[in-house]
Amino acid sequence: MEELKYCYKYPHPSVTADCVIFGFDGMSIKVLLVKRGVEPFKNMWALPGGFMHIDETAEECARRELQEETGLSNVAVEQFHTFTDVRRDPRERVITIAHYALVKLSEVKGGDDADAASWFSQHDIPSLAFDHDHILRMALKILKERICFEPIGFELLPEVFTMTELQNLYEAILEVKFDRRNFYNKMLKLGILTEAEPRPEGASRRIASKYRFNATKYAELKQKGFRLEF
Amino acid sequence: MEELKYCYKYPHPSVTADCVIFGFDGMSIKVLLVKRGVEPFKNMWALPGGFMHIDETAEECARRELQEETGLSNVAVEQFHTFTDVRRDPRERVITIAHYALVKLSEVKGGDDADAASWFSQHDIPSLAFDHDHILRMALKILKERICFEPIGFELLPEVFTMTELQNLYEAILEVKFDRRNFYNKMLKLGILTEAEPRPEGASRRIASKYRFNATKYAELKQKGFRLEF
DNA sequence: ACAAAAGTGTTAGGCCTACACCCATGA
DNA sequence: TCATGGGTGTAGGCCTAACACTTTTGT
Repeated sequence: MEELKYCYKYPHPSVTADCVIFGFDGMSIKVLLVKRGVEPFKNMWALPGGFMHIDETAEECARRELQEETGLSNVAVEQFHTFTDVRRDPRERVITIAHYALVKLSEVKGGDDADAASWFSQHDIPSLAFDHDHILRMALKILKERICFEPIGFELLPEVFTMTELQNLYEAILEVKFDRRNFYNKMLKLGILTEAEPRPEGASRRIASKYRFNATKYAELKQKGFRLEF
Repeated sequence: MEELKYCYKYPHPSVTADCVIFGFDGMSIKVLLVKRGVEPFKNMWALPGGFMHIDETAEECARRELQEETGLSNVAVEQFHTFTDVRRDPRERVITIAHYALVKLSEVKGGDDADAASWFSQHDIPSLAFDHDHILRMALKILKERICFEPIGFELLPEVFTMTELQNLYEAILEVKFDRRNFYNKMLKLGILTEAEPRPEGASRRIASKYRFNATKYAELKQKGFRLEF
């Protein structure tokens, strides 16, 4: 049946790429999961991902599998850790190169055309196949770390957003609360936001101002070093 | 000759683990390299590393290869990136899980008993086998980032060190210069240093005070959040 | 009328930076 | 005696954190 035509002097592990895809619905962080259709762990939820082809990089693999399993295409994934526990897959030795990406939920509504793909709230994740809980936990930790130093948060928001939405995003990821006034001031002073529209003249104060992320100014800042801990 | 007894339905890549081992000699950052004894790239310098066994994790592999090739044992390595370019090895498809570690040169003098292993200054690295230049560059970038937020620098220094040595280390890694007084104040205010000896009474002011890293205080600080960017 | 969201400014304390002089020693 | 390395303090500016009231609107 199975033709075993690829032979080696020493045993080789299989290599997979998995994806932790984050979204934000205005209140909480979401993760995209797929329901497994085959054994092992059939019918359990898992991270999108699969076996790497011999002629593709891990990143290409992650993007391909993501597209195949969830319909999401054109997503900039980035690897964050490789999991190599010897028994992490019950079938055979498999190591997985885990990736993460941030997507704008507003732009992918309905984009997940695999019936078996859906978004779960960060605090409402079912038990996952393989060691995917572990992978997800590490992805969340990485996300927390990164968002403090790079404005990756904007990739989770629509093009145009209110300050409150931005604050909710930071609070959801970091699991802390900020003073609203201080958050406004800090963000505006950073200089990486521009007002989306000049705010209609007679506008009521109830309508929140809209901002968009200014990538140009961010690039300038980053160029000359930002301010890190030393 | 070669018995090809491990067969698979699909082609499998080989997996290796490589190590970027950093040291510090008081003035500059050093990297431990080995001279390759076999093709490909025979006689070129390379990062220590080698093929992962089917029953060991990547970290175990990295440590084993490091020990075999350089005599260094008991080193806490940490993975930082997995390199998966399709043609990074001319023989066959090989992905490598790259690790880094910081060691105290003072404790490994002569520990590298492989004749072909030696330390190179960061700014005096020969051209390396495979894509090891690339790997090394990324390791240096990671080192720069990490040292700003975790006191990993102490792993490069002897148990007991002077403030000037510590400053030299930070300056060597970050490639900047600090004001000496400000560096003193900042380090002392951080509270993770303790004076090694109470400084002999009639001691001349020419003899520098010695400090050691206080892991306990650091753990406390880290517990309650340190101070990051938000 | 009441609850909920948005907008706004000040103050005090701490941290960062820049900067200069003295002492002891070894060459 | 000179060059080198070590030790020390202050003043100004900036950032941070804490804090309350008003307006508008939807219910």
